[in-house]
Amino acid sequence: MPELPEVETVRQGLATWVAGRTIATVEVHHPRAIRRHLPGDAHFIAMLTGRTIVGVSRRGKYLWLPLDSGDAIVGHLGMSGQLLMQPAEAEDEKHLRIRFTFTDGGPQLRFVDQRTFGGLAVSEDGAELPGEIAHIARDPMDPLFDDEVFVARLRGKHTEVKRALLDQTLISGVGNIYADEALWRAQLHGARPTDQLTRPAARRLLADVRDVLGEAIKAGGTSFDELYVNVNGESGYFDRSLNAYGREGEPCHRCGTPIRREQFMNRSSFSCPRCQPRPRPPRTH
DNA sequence: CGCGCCTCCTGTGTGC
DNA sequence: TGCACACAGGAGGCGC
Repeated sequence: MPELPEVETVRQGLATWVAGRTIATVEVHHPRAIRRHLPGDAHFIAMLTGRTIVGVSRRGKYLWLPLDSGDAIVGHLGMSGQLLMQPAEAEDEKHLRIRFTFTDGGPQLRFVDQRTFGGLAVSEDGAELPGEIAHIARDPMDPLFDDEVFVARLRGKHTEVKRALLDQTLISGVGNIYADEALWRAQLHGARPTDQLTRPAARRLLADVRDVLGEAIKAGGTSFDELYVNVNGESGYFDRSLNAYGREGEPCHRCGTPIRREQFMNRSSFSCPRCQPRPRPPRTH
């Protein structure tokens, strides 16, 4: 499941393989893959054909590829999206959604997506940050991320801390896996109320988020269910470093207590019952 | 307006 | 053996 480290790994691969290349043809194989591009597939194709990709940027889990026209391709991998570099002769993937060929005749760029939660669109607003993702907060690897603003906003919310970590308008790039990993490091249960976190606890949690994301980037991301691979089809290996996610019943790497699994926000959450005790239920009068 | 639930989607695994 | 269903979850939309 692509979160920030996986998307950053893809960004680095794209920067190597498509920056500076000129698009020759575009094929849209599934309308849902461009559902965020409201003018439709003919317009999508027309806006991109003949354009040169000048770079590859990322905020949180979003990617965008600025073009020489001033437009940009904005993309999200969703649950299962992959951006793959493939030689022209490679057989079409079962879930191939969009294909780009280039004027240099080199490797194609293919958007492959089994569950079709991801997609691409052309942003025409010409802004440095595409308007489509202006509502997404900076991610904690962004040099301009403001730690103290985050701490204040987190503590000002009336919600649970895991919900806050998954709120992309508060801090972007964190999904279910890295939220559980950061909470394990911070020894906090995801249901802890954000307005009860002390300032130092919030700062420590942010440091843990940043640490786990940084370590995962170095490992090339987490390929937990094989739906995530880099642009060359290779898996990341951070799954070997997971302390909580997917480890139900296995011993906590800190205290040995079996990791528990709970339903939370209709998703699975993994935590250590001893290191991350549930908060006391709110007092009722 | 803040918060939280629902929905989209398909392949895999499990239980009857 | 075959069918039904749970599960995986990012993010937009919507109801309260």
